Amino acid sequence: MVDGVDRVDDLVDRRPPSVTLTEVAQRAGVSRATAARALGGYGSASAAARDRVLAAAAALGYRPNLPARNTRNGTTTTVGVVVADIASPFFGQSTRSISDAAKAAGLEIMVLNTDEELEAERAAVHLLLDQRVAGMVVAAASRTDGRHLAQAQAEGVPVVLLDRRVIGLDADRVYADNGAGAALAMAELIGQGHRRIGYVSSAAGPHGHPPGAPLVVDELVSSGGDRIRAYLAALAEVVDEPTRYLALCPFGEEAAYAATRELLARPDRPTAVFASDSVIALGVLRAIADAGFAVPGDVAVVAGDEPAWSRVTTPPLSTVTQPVAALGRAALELVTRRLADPTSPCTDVVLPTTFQARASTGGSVGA
Amino acid sequence: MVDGVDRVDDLVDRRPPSVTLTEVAQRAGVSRATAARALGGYGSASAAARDRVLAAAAALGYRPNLPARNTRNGTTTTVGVVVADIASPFFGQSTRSISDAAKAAGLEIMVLNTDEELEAERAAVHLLLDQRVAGMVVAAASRTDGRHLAQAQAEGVPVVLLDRRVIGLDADRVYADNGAGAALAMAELIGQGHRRIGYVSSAAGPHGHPPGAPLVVDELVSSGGDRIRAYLAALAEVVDEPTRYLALCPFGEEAAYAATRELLARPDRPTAVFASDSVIALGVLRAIADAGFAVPGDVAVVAGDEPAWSRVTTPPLSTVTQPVAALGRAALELVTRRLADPTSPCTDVVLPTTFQARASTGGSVGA
DNA sequence: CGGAAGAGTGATATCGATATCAAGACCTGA
DNA sequence: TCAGGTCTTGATATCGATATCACTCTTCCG
Repeated sequence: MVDGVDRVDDLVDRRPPSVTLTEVAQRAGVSRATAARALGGYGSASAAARDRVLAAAAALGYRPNLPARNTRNGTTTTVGVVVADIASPFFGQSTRSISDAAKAAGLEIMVLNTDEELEAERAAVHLLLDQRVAGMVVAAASRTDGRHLAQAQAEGVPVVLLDRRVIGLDADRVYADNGAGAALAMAELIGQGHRRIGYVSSAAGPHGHPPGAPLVVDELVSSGGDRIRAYLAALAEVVDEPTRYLALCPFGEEAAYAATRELLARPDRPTAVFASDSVIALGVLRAIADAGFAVPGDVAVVAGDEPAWSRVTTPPLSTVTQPVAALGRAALELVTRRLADPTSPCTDVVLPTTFQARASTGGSVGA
Repeated sequence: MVDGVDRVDDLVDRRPPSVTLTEVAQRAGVSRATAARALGGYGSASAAARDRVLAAAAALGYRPNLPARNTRNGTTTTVGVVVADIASPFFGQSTRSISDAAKAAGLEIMVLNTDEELEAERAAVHLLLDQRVAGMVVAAASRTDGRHLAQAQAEGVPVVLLDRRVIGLDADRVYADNGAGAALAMAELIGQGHRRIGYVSSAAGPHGHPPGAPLVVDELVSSGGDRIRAYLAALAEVVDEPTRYLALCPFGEEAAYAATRELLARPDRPTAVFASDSVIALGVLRAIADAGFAVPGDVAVVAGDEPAWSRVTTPPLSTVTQPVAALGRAALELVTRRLADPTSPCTDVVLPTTFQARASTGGSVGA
């Protein structure tokens, strides 16, 4: 009971015995060792023996018992994927592309959701270590606490950070240049004359940013922090108090809705809102509509990533687009690369973002 | 090489040795057997021995080697999830809720995508069997071929069908009453005076329905077939040729776009379109906009499931809503129930759907 | 024709956890 | 004090695949 998990094993009945290597060997009239060599392609076996073993395996429908192989090998062909929410567009798409790349490399993935909770992430990482995964791709929930990830590395398990960076953790990383993308979006808005530009983002964790607490951007998850820094830097050029419309809320669409309603209820409401990602954007768009404002006439909107539905809203949503499929592929590539060469120095893969102007930022202010 | 997968093991270096039960036993000054009993909570161990073992385990940071445990037990605590595309809203959300329910039950999930290809599904099921999963939840790609699923059952692995039924396969099933939901949506459209109602759906498989081939609704995946039957039945009441605007396309948004453009290019174009699911709806909505038509003025639109973005389109999208979270929960529940009692008769869990009227079906025809 | 090199093979140890079994320690009641 | 029982414990078999080692049998060359 050291892992604190109730035993489910009790529920499980014994399986009907499946075909084992021993049975294949018996049918082929050779020893287990010879059968193993014939099937495993190592050592040497005569053509005759090999044929008989392969025939016996095919006839019996032999399939190797993976847990047994993994026990012996000390590792598996599974890659763990730890993200906030598999049902969100960004993580859904990246997980899909990780999965595709994994399949191509002969690996499988095991997905675990954290809802941006550090405690859930720790549990997930430990579970994956217990499973003896070959490696893991993690969208770290905390920018500052990576001890569990360092432990994984110490146990020889490659850790690739996806979309996030963790201070003090020397790991391979893949992320999009969200700061640059946000800067482009801000340049567009500011160029159109917007000055009261809101920013709605989920702060790390499901509880959001404590009201009144001092804002330490460095404590936010890195992709969020990058966007916010770009936002604040751009605003600082043109207004005195850049943090005035910065709304940090808990994780999720509903919280974003509430935060946006609050922004819009102010007498000097923003004329534009930057939604850090597309889940946030859903809340932002609904809040604007419910408050009786029009996009972009009353409020322009930009989202920090690109959901599948960006072109079916009216007006279509301007977004910062990330090469999500490439991110996932690169993440898995870094895992296999590090498996092949565990000692090589860590690399950062930074993929470019672009600003996709659509009609939700379509006009100049007041137009 | 019997499994036809390249060995990735070659890439993997030996791990630094991790803490084993043997080491815990040594440190506690007891035998492996006693340590195992103390940690595993079976047999008996004196309080003193138990304390020393627990202390030793904690001090060394002992964590059980799951592959080894699984080898011995002949099963794992992993549930396989086989769906068309984890990045789509319906499967993304259901997988998420399966995952949550699994976590609560002390289980993990392994997700595999099929893109509705039967061959990919077979490979996925076999992989899961090799992994010795405790059970699997499958959105079967074929309504007629379930041999691989029957094999899983024969090996004692519970198979729960999600959103799909397979002819001749006696398995637990969870699905929403999509036929009833589609009927409600059709009633609404017909009540508004629509007669030329299009239906866009992906036919089973990534290659769609061969043009000119006779349509055998029974060969479509069951959830799609249920919707289509309801659509045809409703239309048959009011028009002579109900299949006239039935467009079956390959899997995916782009194919739906093309199919819809074709429908809209006809001289007697449809005045309403039923999109079988929300991925299809993305293509449908874009096609309507690109063809220069307005929703719902020129073309009314309904989607057969509910994406997160249904309320942010203009106009908001009318949908058939399914209790997706409940579907996922029920699926996992059926897995654990069958693990507990492998012989009980199979059950169907059919959850209700509702028609959520929004503005995309907002007016009567010609209004 | 002797001996070395090499191919082919079976026996066997290993991975780490699980679980049974038999033996020993201890206690109770007669 | 001894028989019968319970509690505790270590030794050991097991799961199935992997991989090494040593032995046998060829083969080939000097």
